[in-house]
Amino acid sequence: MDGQQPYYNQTNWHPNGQDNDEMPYLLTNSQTQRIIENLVESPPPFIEDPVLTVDTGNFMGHGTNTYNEFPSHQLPEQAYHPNNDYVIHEEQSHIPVNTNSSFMSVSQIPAMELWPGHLNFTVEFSNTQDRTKATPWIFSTKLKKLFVCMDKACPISFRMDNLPQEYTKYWIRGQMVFSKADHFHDHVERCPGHMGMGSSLSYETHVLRCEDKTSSYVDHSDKRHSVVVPLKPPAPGTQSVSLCYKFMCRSSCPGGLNRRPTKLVFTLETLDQVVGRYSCDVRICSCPGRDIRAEEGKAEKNHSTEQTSKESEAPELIPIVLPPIGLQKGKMKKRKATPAAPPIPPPTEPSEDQEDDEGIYNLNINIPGRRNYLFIKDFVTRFLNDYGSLPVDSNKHSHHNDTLKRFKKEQP
Amino acid sequence: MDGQQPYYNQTNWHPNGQDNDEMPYLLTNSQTQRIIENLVESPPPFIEDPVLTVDTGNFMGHGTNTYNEFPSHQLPEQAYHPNNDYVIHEEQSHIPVNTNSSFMSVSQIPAMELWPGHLNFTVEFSNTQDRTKATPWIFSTKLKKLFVCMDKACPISFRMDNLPQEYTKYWIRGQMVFSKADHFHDHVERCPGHMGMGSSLSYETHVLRCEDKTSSYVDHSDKRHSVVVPLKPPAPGTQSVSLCYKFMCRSSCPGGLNRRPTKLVFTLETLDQVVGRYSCDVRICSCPGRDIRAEEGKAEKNHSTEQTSKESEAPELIPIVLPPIGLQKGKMKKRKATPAAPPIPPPTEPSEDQEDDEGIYNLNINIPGRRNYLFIKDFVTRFLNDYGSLPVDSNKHSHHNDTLKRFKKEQP
DNA sequence: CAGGCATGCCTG
DNA sequence: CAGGCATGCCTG
Ligand SMILES: [Zn+2]
Ligand SMILES: [Zn+2]
Repeated sequence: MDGQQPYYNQTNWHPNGQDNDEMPYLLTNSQTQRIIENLVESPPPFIEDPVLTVDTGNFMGHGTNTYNEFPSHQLPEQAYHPNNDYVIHEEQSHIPVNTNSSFMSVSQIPAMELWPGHLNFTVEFSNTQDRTKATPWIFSTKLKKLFVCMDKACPISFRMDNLPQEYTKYWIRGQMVFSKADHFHDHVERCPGHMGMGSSLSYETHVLRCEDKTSSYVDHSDKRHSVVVPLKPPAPGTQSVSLCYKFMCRSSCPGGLNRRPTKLVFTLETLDQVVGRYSCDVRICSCPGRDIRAEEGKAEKNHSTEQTSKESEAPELIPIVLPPIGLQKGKMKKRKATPAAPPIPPPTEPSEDQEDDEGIYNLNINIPGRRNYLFIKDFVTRFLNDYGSLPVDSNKHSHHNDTLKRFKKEQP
Repeated sequence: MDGQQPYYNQTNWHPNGQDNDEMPYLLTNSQTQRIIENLVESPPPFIEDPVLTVDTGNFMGHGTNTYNEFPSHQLPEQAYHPNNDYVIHEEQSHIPVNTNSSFMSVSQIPAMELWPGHLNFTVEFSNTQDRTKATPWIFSTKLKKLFVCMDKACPISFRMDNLPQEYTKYWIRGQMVFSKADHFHDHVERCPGHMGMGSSLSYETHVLRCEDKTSSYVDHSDKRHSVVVPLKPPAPGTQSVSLCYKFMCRSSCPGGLNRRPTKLVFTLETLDQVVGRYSCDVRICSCPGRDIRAEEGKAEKNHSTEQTSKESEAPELIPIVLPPIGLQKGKMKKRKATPAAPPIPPPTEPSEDQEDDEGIYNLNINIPGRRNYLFIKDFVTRFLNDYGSLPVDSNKHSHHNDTLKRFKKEQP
């Protein structure tokens, strides 16, 4: 894994604490306990969003109503700042990333868990795409990840087992979210290069577009961007609705997504609540065919060394945002390469220390009791699996092992 | 040379005629003759710019005076549109390149030839830079090319053998120009990502900056961007003045330079004329050390197969812009790979047909008479050497052979 | 800072 | 469209 180029270090986020004094965080026992308590307060499986403040009035963007985003699990305020140590670099050679700083402190993190709900809301991508290098889009079931060219129509099917009578009271919201905790709070918007190309559409800043004429764009200044399409009756004899979406920036766009991995989140919503949710990873690139092959190939390689992480992708797991809890003086030691590391023991093996991919946190947890230890361990594993610093090529099936591998160190 | 990725096809310029019907140009005999006539009208060696309309009033940018750029050799109007077949792609996935279209039809091409003039104006880069991969800047004497990081100060010495008494009446203008004919008419400006980062400097759009406090920026809406610094008395005992310059975009910046090679042009000017000129290639990149090694290495390889093109870099050669002169119906055939081509015969070898690097032109010249043939051939060679489709890695010493290699085809 | 990946895009 | 370069930037 040495020498590879992960995602988004070229942002205004402070990459690894080398330019100033902020240091890796340490969890104290009581802080760890707080996290556990929060976790216990919202246990799996499906958690109905505790605060359903979703749009009770107007879902058509650009209105004046206040509009609340997807509610999030109510983690402590801190939880919304997983990376408080960011620093705005003034180095002008870096195109600044859309950090939406004005909103950062109030924005909530949209929920991303898969949740079909009572209408059994599911999303499907056609499997028939060829895997040529530059196929316009292709979906990896294995990775649960969409690979798509910028600005190419990508048909997506939405299925509901028990389609409600009143279609008009339902709509589908599409939204993109950065999938790593450090960037949850950044809104996904187009890069400066692709914006302001003059077309002055009202939704010019939106990465995700729906080709459907009835779609409308939500982007009140303090809100995440999303596209909303009123539900239509499905084609006769079917229970699904198909819509074409487009992505108007690449994952690599400098100053925009900036190589930061993203998720695509669809929610089925009605006037007063979210009734179903789907999410998957998206990569918007120039060669979906090449890249899916590469990522699946790497995933397979990782996969062959582990078998036990299946649970970590169960839909009933809730997303957790780990708050930063302390500062430690001293530079973080660089991760040593573990070249050609042999099969890593499953997560039940204790005494792994863990260091995140970007080198910001140094989690050094002292846990009293083996049960506690195992619980925390599972928590951390799941957290990292959902939001951790996983390499672009990782997939749900291989995350676990990979995660452990990446965190090997420093535990006595 | 197959598979390599040259410069700037991802522009709004139409790359190779595949999306619409414009076709490669053919020179007719009479058209060829016109070129020759033009060439003869402005014979080498040093040509004082025939129309010296340079700033007779105010060199401080942002004034209201009309300000004429560097004069150019007076080629036919057409000559200023070497690539009339451009098409603005509306495909939004391509960040539009600054084509300065409003100005394109009136802009003149700045002269770029080396011309010390009677004051023996020369420019020097320190040789002491280390060649580490990311050295902030380094100059290749061999390639006559500056490799420099974005936004790093690069000290440049200007030397005049007979420094005039009245410094205040002289100034040094720095300017960047695209070095390939297809892009002469584009002004070199910053990319959208690097512009509008809020600093709202009046010279925010300028790629080339001079750190000297007395510098001023010229960018009247219809003019090329340049930095002007009043000449100062040289340090006692010396005859040179040192100034620090910075480059605020990379050569690779999407929507900006966009991988198009550029030249850096300095002119010593006085109130009513240009009295000296220097130019070299510039590459603004992230790893000057790596890239200089790569380019010199490749140059050396090419160099080893030819010896006769030395003349083509003599300073007394004037730059020539070849106008597009006709359309031919039918798709251009793709160049066949000439893998591991053995040493190419020197340019005196006749019967080479030539096809340009970007596949736009098909020069198919029928020339009556061997002398004419040789003359044209030399002309073409020199032209290509100065402005032709040479690969990034080519250098003055290796252009010739490389050029011929790249044009091998289609001649019966 | 050197090695080397990531990823757009050029070539045939 | 596949091969493969070019080039920013991540890693140790
Ligand atoms: Zn973009
Ligand atoms: Zn730029």
